[in-house]
Amino acid sequence: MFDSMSDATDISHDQHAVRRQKLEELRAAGADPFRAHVAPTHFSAQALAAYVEGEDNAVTVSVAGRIVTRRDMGKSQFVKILDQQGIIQLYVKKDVIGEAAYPIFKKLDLGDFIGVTGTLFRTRTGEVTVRAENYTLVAKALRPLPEKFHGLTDPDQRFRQRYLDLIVNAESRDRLMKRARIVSHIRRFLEDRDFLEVETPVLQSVAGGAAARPFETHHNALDVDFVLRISLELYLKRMLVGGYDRVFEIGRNFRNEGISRRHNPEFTMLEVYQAYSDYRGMMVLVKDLLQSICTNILGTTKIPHAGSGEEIEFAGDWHEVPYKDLIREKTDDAGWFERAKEEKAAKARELGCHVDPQWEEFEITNEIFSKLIEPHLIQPTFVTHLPKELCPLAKLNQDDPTVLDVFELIIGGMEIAPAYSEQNDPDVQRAMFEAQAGEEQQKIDHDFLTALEHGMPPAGGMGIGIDRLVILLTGAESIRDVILYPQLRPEAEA
RNA sequence: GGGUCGAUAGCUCAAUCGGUAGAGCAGUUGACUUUUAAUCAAUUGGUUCUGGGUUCGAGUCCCAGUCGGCCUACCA
Repeated sequence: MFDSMSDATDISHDQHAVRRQKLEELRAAGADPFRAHVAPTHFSAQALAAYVEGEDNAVTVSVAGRIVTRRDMGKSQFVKILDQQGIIQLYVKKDVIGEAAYPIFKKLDLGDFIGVTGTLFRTRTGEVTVRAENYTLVAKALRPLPEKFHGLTDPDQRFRQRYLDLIVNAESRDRLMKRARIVSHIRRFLEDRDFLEVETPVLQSVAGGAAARPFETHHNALDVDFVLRISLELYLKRMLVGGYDRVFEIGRNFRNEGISRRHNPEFTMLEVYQAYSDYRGMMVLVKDLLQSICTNILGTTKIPHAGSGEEIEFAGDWHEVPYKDLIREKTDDAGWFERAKEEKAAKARELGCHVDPQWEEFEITNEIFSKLIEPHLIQPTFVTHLPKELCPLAKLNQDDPTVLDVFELIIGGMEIAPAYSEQNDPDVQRAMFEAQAGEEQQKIDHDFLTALEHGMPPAGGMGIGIDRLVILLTGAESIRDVILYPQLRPEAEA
């Protein structure tokens, strides 16, 4: 009976429909917002920097971006637009922009992209602002933005629609941009030291260099199965054989394992190899690299660590301590490495570790390291000379052949960078592979062993998990916060 | 894989013991020519994740499923 009150064509509640209608009205008026062209002269931050203090309207700029807030006061309004460098405010006045253009401007929506030319001035409340002389709508947004104050908080939606997260959550925008800058800086740093960036295969017949479960795939034309690489190591070492003395790769690795706060199925590794260096040379390199990132990208060498409340100090010299010393100290047993397996297991349980009866002795010891020691190494610490069972690609120490010439750099309780004096004796390497492979001898990369037989110069090698490094340096809580599109289960059909 | 918590308007969140699903922002209409989460007036908008069940009555209780968070397991 109230039919006259409710118009069946009322779409005011449907923001998508309202925006589509506005788009059609624009087209009917002869304007295609998706074909317009503007030529911005400044990014937002550059425009703000171009303002000359005390000289309002002296500098003209053109800026472009997405409208993210609007305060409409009738015949004038303030809007803010977002671009790669941040946000800049525009002041749009009817009597400046024109009687004809102003009503159309008022119909723009949050989310639309516009280009604006105008002069810079400082508002009564002190914000440098563009006084718009003209504007162009360059792309219409047909869907509304998330809420302006609380942003987008649903983690599911933040990851699936990362672009929305980047638009409304400045923290995400900054963190992921910082990641890009860190990666870029690593390249520059290494290139300045004569390292060559190379690209090695992702599709491999044998997944070597680590002991993780690979993804499997198939090449149709060749009719062969491939695996996706789980590390970069073996192909980069082939480059040393080939005469490239300093090489690195920043690339994606793939491991078909569980997903957690610290694990994504695809993740980015840096691996660096330097001929005629060794693990001690890598210590200097990784310390210089991280300190350079701190100074040049983060602007500080002090990083807060959420887990411990401590402040991590990257400047100065870093702690260095042998693995065995840490174990002896934690177990309060100078003779730990001479103890029988049963004694080790009993002591480990006493310290609160879970001990699997199947474990080898080194696994019991390493459980103590990874559960009781590593999490408490907050300040940068080189843990050196790990037991020989832990890495089959490194050289044994000459004085103590039960340990390796390697280090593991621990910061904030996380493994940040392992480095080795690389094994280049083909016979020792083959023996290590055969021992490790056990029943699965087909997983040995014989082509790599052949390469070593051609001679590989002695070298230091080092790897950094870029995702975990960025977690550490940005104070992120999860690997999902530092990867643009972390892996999620596909959404169910609606 | 196991445990646990969660999913309500475009977004952020309420909803008492099982009893008429609400608010802010966004949207729509109107006022306002230096605002800062602008303000003021009016107003639209719901498959309460999906499917079953219990009940006179389910956002709320039960079962199953989907997706996600956290913990855990796997993980050089």
